[in-house]
Amino acid sequence: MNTREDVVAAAGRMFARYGYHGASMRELGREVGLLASSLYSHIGSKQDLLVEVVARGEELFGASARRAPTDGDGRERLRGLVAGHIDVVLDHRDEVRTFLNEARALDAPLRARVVEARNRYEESFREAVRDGMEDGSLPPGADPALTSIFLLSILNALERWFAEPGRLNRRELAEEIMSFASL
Amino acid sequence: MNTREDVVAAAGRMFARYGYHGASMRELGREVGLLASSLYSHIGSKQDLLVEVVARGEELFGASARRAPTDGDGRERLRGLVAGHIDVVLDHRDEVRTFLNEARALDAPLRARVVEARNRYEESFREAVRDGMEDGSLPPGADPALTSIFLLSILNALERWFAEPGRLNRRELAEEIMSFASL
DNA sequence: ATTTGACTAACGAACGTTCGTTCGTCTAGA
DNA sequence: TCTAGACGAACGAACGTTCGTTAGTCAAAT
Repeated sequence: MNTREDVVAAAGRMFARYGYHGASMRELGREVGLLASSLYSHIGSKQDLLVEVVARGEELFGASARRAPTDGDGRERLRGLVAGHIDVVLDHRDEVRTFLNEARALDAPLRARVVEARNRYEESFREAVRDGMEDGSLPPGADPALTSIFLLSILNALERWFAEPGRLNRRELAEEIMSFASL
Repeated sequence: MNTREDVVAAAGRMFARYGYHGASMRELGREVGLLASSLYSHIGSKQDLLVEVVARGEELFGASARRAPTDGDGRERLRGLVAGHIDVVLDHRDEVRTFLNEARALDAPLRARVVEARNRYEESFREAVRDGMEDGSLPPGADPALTSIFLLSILNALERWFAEPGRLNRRELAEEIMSFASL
């Protein structure tokens, strides 16, 4: 009966589905079986809710990058990053959607922090690609930055269409993505 | 001094930047130099504005697909589709953003029409990929549906990061995308 | 006995929208 | 040529509703 956790989770669900501005506190209350006013026993404000959900998305991706293997060649590390990203997106769709699409509803300083976090995360992809090209585990010649953006475009879009269970499982999906990029 | 056109264009800009629910009629009025109430001399409702902007996005992609070459092998037609998509995204960012991200704010029947339009558009990609694999202009073995989704994921994400003028122009960008997908 | 967390009630602000009105502009009839 | 009147376009005010949020109360759990 951890109400606060329920509230934050439900907020993630609603922000993901309706967007920050499209979600109302009254409807959020209904979702967790409370009146809107009662929510304020557990949270500070609607904006705080967004901050928390976005921070969770941020942390999920950060943790995934930290969890990725540091040994192995570049290709193997990239494969780990891709698999980790897939897990985050599919296991935490709401937080991810909110993190990716609703960060613009944050005020400038917090939004800047999100952009920074995204850059740091993307850098881990660039690094793996760069290393893979140098150690020969990945085909050379491509631009690591561009490669990373393309990969992340595919990975972030998964949330919009990939369903489980489906024709592909996660392992196969990761395989398809890697081979699509001929990596 | 075509006010109605100004209003719709400004609406596209605001929906793209703040989202449908995040954009207010008063701010939209300010954008075109009118009071919110005066907007209703030109439009029916806020929802109508969204419908119109989304329809424009829909039409832009549809027209691009229709404009794509019908002769040539699959690979060449796919290249045409990719180049056309890039042009639409970069020349009409606001309508595209609204079309891609704000269609959920439409009520069910209209939203269904958007989904259908997207499917039809995606089908033109699948067809080109399929044909290219059969006529030998594209490497065989991959799934046309998956390939199309991955390509469109990259193409739709362009709006989020690609800047002109930049390190790449559009032709080079199309080239990079095609070669990333080893197509 | 104190605290927690839910409630009811209400707040001011903002929302989309409608209203009556005004002010030019343009056209048709005298 | 002058004028009457219809029209498009914008205004400011107000509508009813919903928004996020706060304050006070009261029951249950510690």
